[in-house]
Amino acid sequence: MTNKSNSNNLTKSEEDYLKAIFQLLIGDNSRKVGNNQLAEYLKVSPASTNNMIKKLKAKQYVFSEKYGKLELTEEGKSIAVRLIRKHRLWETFLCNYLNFTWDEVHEVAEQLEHIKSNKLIDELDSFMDFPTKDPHGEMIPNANGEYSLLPKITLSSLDEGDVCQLISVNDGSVTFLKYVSEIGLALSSEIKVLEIRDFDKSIKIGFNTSVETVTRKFADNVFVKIVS
Amino acid sequence: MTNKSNSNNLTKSEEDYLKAIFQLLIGDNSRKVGNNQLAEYLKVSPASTNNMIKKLKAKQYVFSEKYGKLELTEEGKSIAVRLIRKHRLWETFLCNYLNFTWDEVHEVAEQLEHIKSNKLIDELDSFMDFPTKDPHGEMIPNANGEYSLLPKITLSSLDEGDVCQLISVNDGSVTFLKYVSEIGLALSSEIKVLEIRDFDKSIKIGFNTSVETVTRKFADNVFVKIVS
DNA sequence: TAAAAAAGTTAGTTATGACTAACAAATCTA
DNA sequence: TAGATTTGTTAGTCATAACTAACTTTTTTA
Ligand SMILES: [Mn+2]
Ligand SMILES: [Mn+2]
Ligand SMILES: [Mn+2]
Ligand SMILES: [Mn+2]
Repeated sequence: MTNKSNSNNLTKSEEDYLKAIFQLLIGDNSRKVGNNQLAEYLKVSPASTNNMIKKLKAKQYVFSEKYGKLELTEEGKSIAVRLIRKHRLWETFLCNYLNFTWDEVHEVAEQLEHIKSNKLIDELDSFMDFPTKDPHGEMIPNANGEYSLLPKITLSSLDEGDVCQLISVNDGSVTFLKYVSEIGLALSSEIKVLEIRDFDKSIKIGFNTSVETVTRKFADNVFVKIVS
Repeated sequence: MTNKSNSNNLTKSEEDYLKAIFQLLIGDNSRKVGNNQLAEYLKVSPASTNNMIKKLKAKQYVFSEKYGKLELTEEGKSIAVRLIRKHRLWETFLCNYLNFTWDEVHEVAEQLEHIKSNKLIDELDSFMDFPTKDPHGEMIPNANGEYSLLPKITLSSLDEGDVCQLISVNDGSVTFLKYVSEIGLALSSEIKVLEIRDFDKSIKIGFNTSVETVTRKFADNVFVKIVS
C-alpha cells in the first residue's frame, strides 16, 4: 500500500507534466521518452521541461540518468492515472449531462482535472453510475487507479481489405474531432479499408453507406479493433 | 453594452481579489474598503494587496486615489458578479447532485469558480433548472449578471422578543456551518430571540423545539428576515 | 495640536514556471 | 571513425504573486 496523501500538494504544471510523460510512455508503447519529445508534446521549450524534470526527480515522481530517457516511479504513475481518471470522468459528464459535443470537452476537462477534491471526483463517478469509457472511447481508471489497456491499433496500420471497428480517437484536436463526426464516423462504426493509394498513402475507407478518402495523418488518430 | 470578452484572461488571483473587494463593498454596505482590510480578508500581507491593486487599476477594474479607499469599475463589478454566480452554482450542484453537505462545498467551489468556460456554467445552470439560491441561502446572479440583494440583517442586531426567519449564513467557515446544522438550525428556521445576556451579549434563541445560547460572533454570521 | 496609532506604500527577496542563448553529450551518417 | 545533427543541459532573464522590513501619509486621541 502506497502513501495515501500523494497527488496532493502538486501544482497544475507538475500534474500536467506527469500526465504527459505517462501518455507518451503508454502511447509510444514502451518506447523511450526523452526531454525534447516531452517539450514538443507540451509545447514548451526543452529548457522548461529539463527544469521541471529536475523538480519531479527531487520529489521522486520521475527518474532518469543524465542524458538518459525518462521513467515514472510508481508514485508518478499513480498521480498520472488519477489525473487521467479525473479528465475522462469530466469529459463524460460534460458530454452526457451538459450537452457538450466531443470536440468541446477536452479543453475544459484540461482545467477541471486539476480541481483538488477526492470526494468531488468519486461522487461524480457515482452520479454517472461508474462509466468505463469516455466520449472518445478511452478507458476510465476506477477509484483504485485500476484500468485496462487494449492495444492501440491505428487505422493507418491496416491493409487493404481489412475490416475494423472504431474504438477510440485522439481527443487533443478540435478540428480533427469535428472532421470525424462531420463525415459520419462515430465510436463503434465498422470501417472497411477499400484502398491505400500508393501516391500519398491516403486511405479510401467505407463505413455505413459512406465512402471517404482520408490522409495518413487522419488515420493515425483513429484507433480500431480488427474485425477481419 | 460593455465589452464582451471581459472576465477572460484574468488570473485566479486577480479574480479572487475582485470578488473580495466586491464582497467587502456590499457586505459592509457601502462602507469604505481599504487596502489593509482587503489584506486581512484575503489573509495576505498589505504589501501583496497594494501590489495587486496597482495591477487591477492599470487594467481598469479598480480605482482609488493614493492613500484612498477602493472602488470597482463597472467592468470590475461585472467580473466579480460572474465569479460569484459560478461559485454559487457550483455549490448548489455539489449539494443537490453530489451529496456534499453545506460545510463541504465552499472550498471546492473556490476552485471550480475559476474554470474558464461560459458554456460550462450556463449548461450547469440549465441542468439544475436555474436555481436562484445557493445552499447557504445566498442569491445566484443570472446569466446576464442580474441579481437582487435583500438587506442583510444579522441575528445579532435583533432585540429581545424579536422573531425572525433564517435567510442565509456566512459560508466561509466549515466549523461554523457544522455548528449551525448540529444544533438543528437550517434555512427558513423560525427563530425567537428569548434573551440577550448583559454580561457577554450572548443570545438565547428558541427555534423548533430547541433552545440554545449562541455568542455574538455566531449571531453575526446568521442573516435573517424579521417576522415580528 | 502634537504625539501615537493605524493605514498605506515602497523596496527588496523568494518561489514557480516560462523563455532564449550558449554549450555539451550522444547519436547518426557519410 | 570524423563531422554533422540531434538531444539534453546550463545560465541568465522575465512575469506572477507571495513575503518582510522600512518608510510615509492619514487618522485618532490625549
Ligand atoms: Mn481529453
Ligand atoms: Mn491539465
Ligand atoms: Mn461559498
Ligand atoms: Mn477562488
